[in-house]
Amino acid sequence: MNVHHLELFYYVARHGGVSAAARAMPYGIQQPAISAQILQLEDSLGVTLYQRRPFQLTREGQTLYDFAMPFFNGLGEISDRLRGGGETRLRIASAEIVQRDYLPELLARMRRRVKGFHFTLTHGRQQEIEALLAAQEIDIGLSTLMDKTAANMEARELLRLPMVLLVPKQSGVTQASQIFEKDRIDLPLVALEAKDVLSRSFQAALRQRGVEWLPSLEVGSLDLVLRYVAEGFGAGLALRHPRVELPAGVKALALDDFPPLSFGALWTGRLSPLGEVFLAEATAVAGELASS
DNA sequence: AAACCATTCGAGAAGGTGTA
DNA sequence: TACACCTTCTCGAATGGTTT
Repeated sequence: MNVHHLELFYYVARHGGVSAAARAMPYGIQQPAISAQILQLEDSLGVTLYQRRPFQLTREGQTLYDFAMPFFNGLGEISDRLRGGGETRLRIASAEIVQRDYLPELLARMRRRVKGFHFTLTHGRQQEIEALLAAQEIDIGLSTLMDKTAANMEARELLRLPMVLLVPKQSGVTQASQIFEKDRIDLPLVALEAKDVLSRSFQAALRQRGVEWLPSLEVGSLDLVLRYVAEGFGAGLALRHPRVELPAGVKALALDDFPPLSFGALWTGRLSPLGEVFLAEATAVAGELASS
């Protein structure tokens, strides 16, 4: 086994096949050569590394991939650092609400602070972000911190946002408790999908109160929750955001004693200097949001 | 049936290494 | 330094299996 074998295997495993790997290789190598090298590698190890058609890593292949992947994933970063320019590229993943309400300002601040700042941005929930961090495919994640984090995960809470119920102003409801006190709630609930952490936290809090109120309308974003409430389709589960103005016909009812949603940064190992700057700016933006 | 994919083979080129 | 040898590559062609 040599490093070249490993590199080819890494690309094959990452892209799910020899042909796909040949197309994705950063230098010119043809598919027959990759195929032959992988066979040599398997021959030298005396094990099969992946099943062909459909592609699937064997247990041994997964072990080897887990070993090789952090090294090859980190090559881009180390070459940037060795070139002396300092790293200016950060790989970020974040939850939808963070992307909407928080990231634009944070990224603008990063651009002002770090000359030549570049970033990649992917979307994901907490569990997905933790998986991306474990695979070293991102440098830092911004998400809710409601689920238990993995043992090797670093987390810093940045912000807590209270849940609110959005209702049409003319609905006559002035307090959320008026809704929950009823034996049977006939007001339709507009919420994110059931597996979303906001919906899960809300439903858990309802259960504690012995209240059953399942969503009639599941929508894909908090913007849509607001939209459907504004159109009079029911009450919407949302988060109080200090800087987001509600439309004229909608008001927010406080959900006293419901747990706020905790948001924060996730990373593994030691943050790079650029990651530290990003975390510091994220903390600053969160602080300003919380006090506004 | 057609398209696609993995593998194999042969010819030839390029580059590294060892030796006279 | 020149040469032989080895390794690894590309390219083209073919085969056989799988998927659409």
